[in-house]
Amino acid sequence: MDVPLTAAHEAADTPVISRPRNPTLKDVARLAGVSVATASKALNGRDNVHPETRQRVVDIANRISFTPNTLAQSLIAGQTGTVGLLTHDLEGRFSIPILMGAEDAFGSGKMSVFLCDARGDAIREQYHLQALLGRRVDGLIVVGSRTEPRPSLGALPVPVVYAYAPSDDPQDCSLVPDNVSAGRLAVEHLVATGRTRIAHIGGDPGYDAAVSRDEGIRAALHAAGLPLVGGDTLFGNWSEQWGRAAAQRLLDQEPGLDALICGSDQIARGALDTLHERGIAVPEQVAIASFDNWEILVTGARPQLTSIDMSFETLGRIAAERLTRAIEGQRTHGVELLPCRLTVRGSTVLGA
Amino acid sequence: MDVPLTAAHEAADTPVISRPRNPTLKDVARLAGVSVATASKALNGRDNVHPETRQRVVDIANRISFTPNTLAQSLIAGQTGTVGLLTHDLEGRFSIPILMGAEDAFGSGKMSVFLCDARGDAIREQYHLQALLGRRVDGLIVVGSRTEPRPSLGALPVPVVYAYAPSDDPQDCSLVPDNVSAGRLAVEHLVATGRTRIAHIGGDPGYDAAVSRDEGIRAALHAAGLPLVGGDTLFGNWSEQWGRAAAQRLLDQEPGLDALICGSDQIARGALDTLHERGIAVPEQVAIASFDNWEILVTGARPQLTSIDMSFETLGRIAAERLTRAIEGQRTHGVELLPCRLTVRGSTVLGA
DNA sequence: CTGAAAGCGCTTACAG
DNA sequence: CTGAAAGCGCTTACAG
Repeated sequence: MDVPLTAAHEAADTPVISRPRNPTLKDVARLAGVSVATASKALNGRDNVHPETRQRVVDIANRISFTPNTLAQSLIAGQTGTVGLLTHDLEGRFSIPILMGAEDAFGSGKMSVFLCDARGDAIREQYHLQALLGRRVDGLIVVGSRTEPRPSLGALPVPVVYAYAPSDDPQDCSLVPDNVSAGRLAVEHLVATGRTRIAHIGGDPGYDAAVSRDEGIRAALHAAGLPLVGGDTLFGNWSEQWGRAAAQRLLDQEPGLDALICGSDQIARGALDTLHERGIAVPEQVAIASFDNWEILVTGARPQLTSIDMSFETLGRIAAERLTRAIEGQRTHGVELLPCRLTVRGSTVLGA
Repeated sequence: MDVPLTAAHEAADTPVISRPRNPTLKDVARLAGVSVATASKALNGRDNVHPETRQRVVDIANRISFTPNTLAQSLIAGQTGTVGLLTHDLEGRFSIPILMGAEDAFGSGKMSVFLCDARGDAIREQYHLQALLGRRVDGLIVVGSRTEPRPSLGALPVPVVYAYAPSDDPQDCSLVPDNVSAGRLAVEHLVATGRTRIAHIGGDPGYDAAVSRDEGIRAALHAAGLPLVGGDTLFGNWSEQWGRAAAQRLLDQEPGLDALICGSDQIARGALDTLHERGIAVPEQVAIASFDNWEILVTGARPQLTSIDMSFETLGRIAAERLTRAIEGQRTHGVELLPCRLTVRGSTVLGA
């Protein structure tokens, strides 16, 4: 490091220097010798300002680093150019990509997105909601941590888009990844790569995501005229431990299986461990596909895992689009299901 | 799901309903039959308001769901009660816990923290900085993605605390996890649990974190009168792949080692794989300790990994404290090193 | 105890 | 082309 790593010390000897206040338009006007009205017009590119005057004002503004006080502008405009992203995602795994997608959709220079974390807690949600509303955000994106419906925030003075977890009020606008079609996607990929003896290790059956994925898997197998190997889906939880245990049971009962769909990447990591222990080659003997496409888990595996991405960035992008339209007065309502994306890697296709 | 999962449809038939504007203090005053001045005082608990008048105003305000426009209040107060958390953390792994710690320290009811993601990009950082400054945040916490010094944002109209990545200007206030002492911690734990043949698989040597951890490890081994097994630390990158490869090399060369310190949890996961493959019992024959304590990696491992937590929540909490003091005029400067926390699990202590 | 006035920092008709 | 005035929604001395 280039910086001396001294213990921090307070500048006790330094008197408290009153921080210089931000320069105001009045300061600019005074220094440029014009009225604040003219200064405002000059800075905002309005017509009917003499070029020389404008230049003078702009120069002064730059010289004193004038930054217009957005609060005052918002007060007048009745809009703040701000959107709140209220999330319940404790890990940031959903909210950061959703935030990115939303920012990209809003485009720079226009809308700013600010993230607040309510930590799955209704009290905190209410608190942040008030803070955001009091600061007059133009709209809200509410991100849940599960795909089951959550209580609607009700009628609010600004539009709301629910992402990942839909609102329980069909009048609200909700965006949810389509887990059923995600399940279908997994099967179709395995079938397309020649697998016929496919089993499913499910996640926590208390989650809609686990059940919906299973539903899609069964539907696609049925459509392909293939059985679900093992008969019933084994449900458990989302852990590697469960993946290991379930894979052991399955392999004991169904030695002929040639593909495993795992309810999450964590489960797939566990299952992979079991296959390695038994000396079963992946993907040559058994292929593995899973859901979530969680970078850290998927790329560290050997072989890397084929996984179905929930497309959080797209979710964020579309949420921003819906919100923009709603702010403009064009509301959308109902639950919109968003397609997921298959990401092929070595666990299903040799050398991929 | 209880909600009908229809494709979203636009309310094309519904006319664009102009959203009712937020009620203002003027509305409250009018309905209560008082002046806005009195309404303001009544609502803000000021003295010299007749109890009956106050009650009437409060009732009206509640009835029409009056929420004071914070923009106007902030304009007057010159403070917004808002802090910006400007992060470069692409995964949210640092920023979410830091955000939580900061929120906890600020306490509810006072300061709100809004997170913006600059994605490691100086242009975006500048953009968000302007957005935040324009909205007159009272202070900033800037979170980097690496522990090497980063360019200072320079003199800003509000105080800044740099977290995780320190500023290169010693006049700024920076908070960084103490990776040297983290390395020491790992060794001391292993020594305390009876290990004497300790090796280190380092992360990416281009990272200060990798080098500092190594430094602490060497210092502590030296202090304990023990050698670093393998002679030189093997540096590579942060991946599981590297952990597997390095562990293979180490075991070939140093069959007598009884403990492995891995530069990250990912590396540890890889090393663990190699130990399993060779039938080496963990922790009975070889113990493994690592850094980061990344939940998903650490608890999924078998056995679970002893790891050193960078204490992001504490980092956030202290950043908030420093920022609060700075906002009050008591600035702190220099780089402050924050202790990390050992979390013991089964990879070093049987049955832990 | 109550209210008219001034003002926070800005913008926008409206006169000149 | 320029500036005085009114106003966004609120608060705070200051008269009454």
